[in-house]
Amino acid sequence: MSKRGKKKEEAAAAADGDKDNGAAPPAKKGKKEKEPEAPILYEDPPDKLTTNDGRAANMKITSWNVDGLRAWVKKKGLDWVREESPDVLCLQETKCSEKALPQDITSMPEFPHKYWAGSEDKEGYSGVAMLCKTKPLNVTFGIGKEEHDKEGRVITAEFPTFYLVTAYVPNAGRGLVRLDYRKTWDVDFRAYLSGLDEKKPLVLCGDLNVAHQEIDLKNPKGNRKNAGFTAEEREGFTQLLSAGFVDSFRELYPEQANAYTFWTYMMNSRSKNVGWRLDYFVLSSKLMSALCDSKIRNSAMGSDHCPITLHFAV
Amino acid sequence: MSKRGKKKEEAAAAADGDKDNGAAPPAKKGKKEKEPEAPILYEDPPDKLTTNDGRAANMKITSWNVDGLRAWVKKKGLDWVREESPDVLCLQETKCSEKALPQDITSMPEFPHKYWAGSEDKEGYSGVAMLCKTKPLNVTFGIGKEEHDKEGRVITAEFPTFYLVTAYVPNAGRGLVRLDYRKTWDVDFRAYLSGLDEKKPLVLCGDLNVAHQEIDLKNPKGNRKNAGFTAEEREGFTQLLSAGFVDSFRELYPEQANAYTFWTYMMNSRSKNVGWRLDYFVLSSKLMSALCDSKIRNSAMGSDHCPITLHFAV
DNA sequence: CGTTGAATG
DNA sequence: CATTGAACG
Repeated sequence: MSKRGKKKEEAAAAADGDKDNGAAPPAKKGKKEKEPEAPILYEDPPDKLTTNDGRAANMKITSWNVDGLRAWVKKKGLDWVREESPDVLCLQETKCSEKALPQDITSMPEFPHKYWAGSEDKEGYSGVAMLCKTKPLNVTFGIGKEEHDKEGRVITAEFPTFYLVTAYVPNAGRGLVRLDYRKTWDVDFRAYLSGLDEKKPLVLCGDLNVAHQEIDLKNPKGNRKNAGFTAEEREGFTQLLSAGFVDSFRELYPEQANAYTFWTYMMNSRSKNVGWRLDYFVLSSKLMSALCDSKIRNSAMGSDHCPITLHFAV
Repeated sequence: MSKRGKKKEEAAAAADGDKDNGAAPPAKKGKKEKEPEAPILYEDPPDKLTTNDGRAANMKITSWNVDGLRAWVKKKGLDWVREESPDVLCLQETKCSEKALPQDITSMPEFPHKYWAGSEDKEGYSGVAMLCKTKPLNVTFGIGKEEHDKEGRVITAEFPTFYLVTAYVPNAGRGLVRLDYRKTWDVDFRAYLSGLDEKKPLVLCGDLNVAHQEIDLKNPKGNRKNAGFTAEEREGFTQLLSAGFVDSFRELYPEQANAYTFWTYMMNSRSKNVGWRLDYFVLSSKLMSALCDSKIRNSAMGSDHCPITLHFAV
């Protein structure tokens, strides 16, 4: 393993107090041997299936960064999906060209309408999908800017009363090598969403690759210089909300800590619930009256992200 | 998968009659649907533990191309080795730098004397090893020519009455891209062995990456243009024998067909015994009186090669 | 830690 | 078909 690789791993894996990356630590000031500390878990409350004004939920959307669709299928991700039975399933990081898709998913009768976007240049990189029970009025790919649309990151489906946008936002990378690109993405993506929103309200879901506030990740202190929690990325998300959108989970559960959707595979982060909330349902303000619930399905396994589910009344 | 990759696979996987790489074949001339044909297996006879003049075997050498030592260890290759209990164990294609060796093998008390050679440039490529119960008088690496000695292909151990050379001979490659290099290797390696042989007789073992005669592979006809059975490689081996060396297995079993040491992982070749004899014990002529037996352990699993074992009386 | 394609066999 | 390191996350 290269020194560089090792170093970066530690940096990105959240510089938390549990980290034990040294050999024998200098026993100074009577510091204790690391005591494991019981993990603080999060249990998502039962689904609320009505709006605040009493209308029944009639649309269920699930979003899941699958971190490699083929491996995720082998790990029985589709069994969980069948159980959840959403009206629309949005997937990110499929890492799979359309021709290499497993039959298990291409043949799924529950979702007669399937849309795939893959990276044009790099095989097995990025990629999103949207699977629908009912046919959208229209489906588009990308955000209408050449420079952003070659990595299979966005699918937009138009439904009668709203747009559904699923996105896999570019990771700023180890050492923030792609933070500059991310900033231009954030600007252009926000413009794209605002443009849509002028026509019809929208639901944005997916891996937005940012933990917005300190409450949205276990170790905010140690991650201010790491991809997903830089000031720039957080500010990008703040500006998105300022443009007339709402983080549905945080709106419903403003004080809820320890609610994460991603845990690095390293250092048993998931079992310790050392995670990040990177996956969101972001709604146009005018759609908030239709919101029933925004769920984190953190017991569903098969990826380093867990799925999230939105209930609303169209 | 690239078109190129697919094509080459078919070429290298032995153009045998069982190959079914077409879609619906034109049903011409009443040709039958491929009928499976029962595989012709080979059962190695019991070990003979005496020389022809009645001396008891007192040296046992095992050679195994492990096709990745780390995976082979996980697949319990070492359990088989413990059972076999050779005096010397020679391994080829370890694909492992010395520092990445699994503890299971570095800590083996059965072999207090261990020697490792790895590729200097490409990590995880080539590599051979020799593990000994008794300490050799001397051990050297390579064949004394810069151009050949950077890929970790040869270890030579000097014992009181003979040299033991283990080798992983360069593969000529898909499309024979490295056949030219192989030819120079064959010349230089032969010179190296002849030089040793002038001082003391030798045992050469390992993956020589050539099937010598038609009897030494299942599908000679279809492989004349493939790595391991070109005229050039076969001629190289013939010339080695002409220089005063003997293919011990073939000497003992001149007519034995279907005796192979390698089967491609593709198309269930091993279960059909569609294989190649690529692994040898080659002995200096003057050592032939010491030969007891030359075995093919084709039931040992863990690699695409099986181990071979030599019994002789030093 | 775990996914993916590339190179190699 | 299977192993390996590289890129990426």
